[in-house]
Amino acid sequence: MPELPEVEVVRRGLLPFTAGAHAGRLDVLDPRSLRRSPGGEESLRAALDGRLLGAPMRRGKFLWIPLAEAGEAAVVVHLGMSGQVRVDDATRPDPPHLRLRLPVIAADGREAELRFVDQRIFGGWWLDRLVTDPATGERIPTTAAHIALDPLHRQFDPDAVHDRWRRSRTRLKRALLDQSLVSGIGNIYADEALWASRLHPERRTATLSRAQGHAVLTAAATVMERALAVGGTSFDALYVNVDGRSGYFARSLNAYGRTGEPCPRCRDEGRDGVIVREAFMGRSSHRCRRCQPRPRT
DNA sequence: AGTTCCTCCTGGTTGC
DNA sequence: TGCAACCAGGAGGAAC
Repeated sequence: MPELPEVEVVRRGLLPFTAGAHAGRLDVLDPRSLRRSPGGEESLRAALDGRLLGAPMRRGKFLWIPLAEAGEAAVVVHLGMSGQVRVDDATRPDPPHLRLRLPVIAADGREAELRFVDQRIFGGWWLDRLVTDPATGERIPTTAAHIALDPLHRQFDPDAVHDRWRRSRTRLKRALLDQSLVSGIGNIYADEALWASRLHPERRTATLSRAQGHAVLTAAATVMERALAVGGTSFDALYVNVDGRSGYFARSLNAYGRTGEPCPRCRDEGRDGVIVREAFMGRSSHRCRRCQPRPRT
């Protein structure tokens, strides 16, 4: 499932094929991938055709490609649950679940196709307008303007997040997944950050000390940086980079997807903690029963 | 106004 | 064996 590290891997892969590249005619194989694009297929195609593209940008899980000759516009690319952007030679056969195809001529003259593949169609592309984010001065699409800074952003401020947590009545895992409080974290890295900081997903955020708030946010940043360094987390063919290759971080996960296995930390320290899986807000949560005990209510 | 729930989707897995 | 129900979850918007 694409979260911040996986989206960043895609952004880096796209860079040589968008920055200074020219777009061709967009081919829409499934209009549901343009559900969020105002004006639909026609508007997006008109905005892209023949246009000079800029360097792809990212905040949290949102990725966008600025349209260089119109400093006000960008194409937002969201991978949703199962989205991929592949850079392929046009002669290669269409992969399954291909939804969108955009021919490009890169700045160095190479020709390629950007192929949006999305099995579950939770992701999509849409045309958006760029506005200035008052907090950072950055240009950002209107549909991402409400998204908080992510833990890998230069100006990310854990104290500000902790302050908001202190004033909220919500629980920690929900707060980690709320993209308007801190962005980029999904179910996998939330469980990993909670495990690393020994905190229970249902802990009330208002009861967290500043040190605990820092611990879980630092853990999120660390685990996402480590995942990024090895190409992200792939469980199956649902997440791959622009060349179609999987990331290697799944083998480094300590809690997510490890139901019934010994907790690695407990095992190292001679205890017998086991990873359990529990439903929480309609999602599965994985934690060590021993070192992430349920808080007293 | 803050918080929770539902919906959008497909394909692999589970259960009868 | 076959088919239905269930599960995975990012994010927006409805509902409370």
